[in-house]
Amino acid sequence: MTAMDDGLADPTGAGAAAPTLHDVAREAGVSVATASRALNGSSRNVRAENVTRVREAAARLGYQPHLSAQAIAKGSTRTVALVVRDVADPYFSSIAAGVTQAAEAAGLIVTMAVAGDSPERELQIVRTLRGRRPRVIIVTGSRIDGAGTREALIDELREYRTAGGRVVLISQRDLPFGTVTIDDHGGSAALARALLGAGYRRFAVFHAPPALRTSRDRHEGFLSGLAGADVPEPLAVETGFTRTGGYEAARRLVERGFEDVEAVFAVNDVMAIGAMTAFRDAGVIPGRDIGVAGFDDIASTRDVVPALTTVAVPLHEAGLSAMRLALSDGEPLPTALPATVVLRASTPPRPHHDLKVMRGVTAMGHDHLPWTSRH
Amino acid sequence: MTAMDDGLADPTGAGAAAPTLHDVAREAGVSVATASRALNGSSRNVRAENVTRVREAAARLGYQPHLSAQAIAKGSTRTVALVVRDVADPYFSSIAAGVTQAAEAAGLIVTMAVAGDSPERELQIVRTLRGRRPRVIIVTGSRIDGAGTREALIDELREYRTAGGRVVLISQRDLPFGTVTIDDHGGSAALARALLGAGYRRFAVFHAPPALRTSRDRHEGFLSGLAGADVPEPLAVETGFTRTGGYEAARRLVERGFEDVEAVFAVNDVMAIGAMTAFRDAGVIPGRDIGVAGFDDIASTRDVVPALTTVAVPLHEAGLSAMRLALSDGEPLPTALPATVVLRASTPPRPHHDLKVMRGVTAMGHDHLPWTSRH
DNA sequence: TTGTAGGCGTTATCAG
DNA sequence: CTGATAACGCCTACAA
Repeated sequence: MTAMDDGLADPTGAGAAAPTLHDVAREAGVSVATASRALNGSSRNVRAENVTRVREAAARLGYQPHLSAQAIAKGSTRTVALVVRDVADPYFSSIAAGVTQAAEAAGLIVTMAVAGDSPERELQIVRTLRGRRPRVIIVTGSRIDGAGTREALIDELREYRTAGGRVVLISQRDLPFGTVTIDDHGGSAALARALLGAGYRRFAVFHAPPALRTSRDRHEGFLSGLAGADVPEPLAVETGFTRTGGYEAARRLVERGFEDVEAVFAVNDVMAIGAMTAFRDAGVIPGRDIGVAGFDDIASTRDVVPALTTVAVPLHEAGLSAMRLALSDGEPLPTALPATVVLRASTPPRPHHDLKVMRGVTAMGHDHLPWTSRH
Repeated sequence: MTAMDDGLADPTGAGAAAPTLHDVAREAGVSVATASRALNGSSRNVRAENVTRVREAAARLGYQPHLSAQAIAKGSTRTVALVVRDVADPYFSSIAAGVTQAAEAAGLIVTMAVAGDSPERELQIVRTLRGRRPRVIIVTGSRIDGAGTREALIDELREYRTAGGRVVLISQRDLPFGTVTIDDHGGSAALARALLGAGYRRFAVFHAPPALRTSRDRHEGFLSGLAGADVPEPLAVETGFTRTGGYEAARRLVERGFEDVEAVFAVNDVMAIGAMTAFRDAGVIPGRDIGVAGFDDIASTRDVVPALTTVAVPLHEAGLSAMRLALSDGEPLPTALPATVVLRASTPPRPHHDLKVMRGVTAMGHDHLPWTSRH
């Protein structure tokens, strides 16, 4: 018999097993049932002395209830599963913060999964998540048309719901589930009108591939806001949905020559901010030589120079609404969040144009002019 | 007998229960054991015909294995639990992205929990997390001295580790666990030397309450980098660890008068960026009227004007390292990540001073000068 | 108030 | 290769 066999060494390397309720019960000198009741159940019907005895035993052993076992025994969990495309993107992290806050208030724990750009991975993640039997699954991020996973995703979520789960989608309309949408179309249209009102006439739009629903909605919304005004067709520049995408698009625009463009609308703020930096790098001063506007109103819009004109969407609120929707009884009605135009210094007024649209365009460069989008 | 009783209606509102392995087995006409093997076990030893039969049955029923049940039966999970203070902070979301990437490569799923500013909540979260029996727990964020939860947290993590779990901390030294640290002290010292080299002599430091370890380390590091140089004691301004904190500190500094300050070191980038905006709002131009430097090198540093001088820390890499540490066998050695000074336009050289320190300070305003911190 | 026993969905062991 | 059956850790009637 060697030293390895005497029980002191731990050949498996796994360490001592975590103490179970049985251990606690034995340590406290009561039955498992009593221990269970004392720790997690309605401790009404257990003698006070035993309660403390059990609590002390649990503390002494460092006992933590095995949540999986509880989940199995009780048939339900207290978790919310959140699927995002990218944690590092302020758009998603703001939503996540809202979801987390609301979940916490409801005594639920949020677990977050990152899908990346791949719809296949998103589908796979939803599948896996389903296995954890969360109370709620929230999926955020634009649907991508033609990815071929749409039906499969719907099936997966539908089955989950049939089994008693709550599904809420953020920023994905047209799917048969509770939905929190952002008024991409209306917000962009309102922005277009506001820019017309500020004297801009000739635009470029930096957009992502139209398969990306959010990008397309914002692009189309912008065009529809221009409709009726006597302006040339905006120049459309397709690029990535990221800061780098915006940077590249701006670089290309400068190379091409931008004499026919007075202002750029980038379909999100990180693109717009990347574009501003690219313009600056090329010696083109945003706000003076060219107007720039974005969408989302992320925190950085106030720290760049000039401050970025954008469309504010209540991201944090979207997270809260999603949880509210998930927890509400009855058929969840789609919630639409308003988008608000915020004119800042990146699109100063151009008074040398005839203003035949809009009135009251005065305090440019100030925050929160009340151009709420319709709807 | 009413319509409510015929089984079509669902009085509980819970919907149909999720199909179990039993259902699949029955549907496929095999035993549960075979079904289990066909779906999740080593399917080597099950007839091909039965495998397809089971697979089809599972698909038909929309079956998803109950992960909690698997966890219980197998005695282990494939998840990594990550604790952060704030998802919306780019510092944490970069780390989270790194952790997620590495975990995914190892076939693990990351669940993220948000602790907020409260150490008590952090402790409570670690407790709850422990109940889920993850393979790994990663805790990020600066320790807060004097919070009183330190010992309790250590106990909790120690017990978790004893039960076979892996613990890794990011950015918290002096705790008896695997640790990935950022060289806060050395990076700040290197920054101080670089600024001296650029001709700056009189500084202010915007820092958070010293109980916040990260803030204190960076502050002290900066002072130690100044040691030996013939410069006045930097003005210390205490404020919040956030953008707003930086904004406020700058506002106060301007109010007080900043004739005796040539450059400000804010202990993180969001503070520095907030400060730049405050300066600008007060008519003080950063980079011209006053130098500004931060710490972390978050993405926005390149988009603000002037671009922000900072100390780059490989946040994404920190996440990767943490997972590597967690998955490695044997005693996990502390990993220290280097911090690199990056001089940009927010601290242009001041050639009118005597340069008695540093050489080679040439290409100011360019990225990635190789001022790696010692250590 | 307490203990006994059965069950939750899955895997693993051990005969067939 | 397959099928009973005993775990896994916990909860909860039911009975004492």
